[in-house]
Amino acid sequence: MVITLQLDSDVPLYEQLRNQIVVGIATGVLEPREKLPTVRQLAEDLGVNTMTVNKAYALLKQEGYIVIDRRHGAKVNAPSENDSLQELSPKLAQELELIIAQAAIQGIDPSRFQSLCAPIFAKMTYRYT
Amino acid sequence: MVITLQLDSDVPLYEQLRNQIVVGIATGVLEPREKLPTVRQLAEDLGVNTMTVNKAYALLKQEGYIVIDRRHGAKVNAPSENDSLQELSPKLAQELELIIAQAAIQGIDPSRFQSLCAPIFAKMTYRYT
DNA sequence: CATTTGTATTACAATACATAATACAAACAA
DNA sequence: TTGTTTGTATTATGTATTGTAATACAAATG
Repeated sequence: MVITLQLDSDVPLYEQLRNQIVVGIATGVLEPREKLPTVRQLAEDLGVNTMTVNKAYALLKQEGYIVIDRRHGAKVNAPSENDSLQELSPKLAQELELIIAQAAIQGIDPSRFQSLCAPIFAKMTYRYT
Repeated sequence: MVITLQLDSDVPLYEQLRNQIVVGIATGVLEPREKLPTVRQLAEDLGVNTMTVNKAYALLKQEGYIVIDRRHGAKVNAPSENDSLQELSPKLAQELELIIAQAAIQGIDPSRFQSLCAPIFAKMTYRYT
């Protein structure tokens, strides 16, 4: 998986890394039960510190996106149907509200917004088994 | 307009303030050409420093959401039809992709996502003249 | 001219970010 | 067992961001 970090961004490196892995999981670039690189390996590849990668992994683990074995390293979490919560978390809902507000001010109406979301959704191949 | 700041949030105060004003404009709580409080007044009301409010105003001005006269203070920018760009900025598009990715992993499909967006859009009364 | 507006400057404290160098605990292989 | 690899914890250091504080400045208005 290709990961590109912007050093001059206002988004912290560990957060950029976390975000790209989440998108990778959703788009299927990273498959369930797929093994992620070790923190040391990924840190070396990206040219960042070990603890920066570790911080991203710890975040993903806390959010349930990956599972971690001491020896086997980090793996993408396999989805289960029962945790299919059809609601957005308050944080996500607030972020979505802010995006829609900005879109509305730009004159984008609901149907236009939907047509902007459609191709994004089309990329998300993540499916429940 | 009611503004509530969370001091223990990871989002900076000036960014929380900026976000709530944007939502206020989109929802019509703040109307076009409406005068915003002065930086000193709003800072006092919120219990924060003058420069924190100023930072939010400067950001909103740079983004085109408000206009600022030296004497008259800050006002909500009136919309014009010609700047109705039907595309999202790269930054917004990336944020939207991240939200959709997380929604997809939670098992939310496009139609469900649309039904989550609908009530949010319904609150946005911002219209072009 | 005097007042009010946003803005700039400087200093300071607290926190967050990222790196660096180690070291530790758990899990597995030989 | 012994050794290796894994994520993790610790400590230290430097830098950047955030927020406050006090003050001053420039522009617009009455």
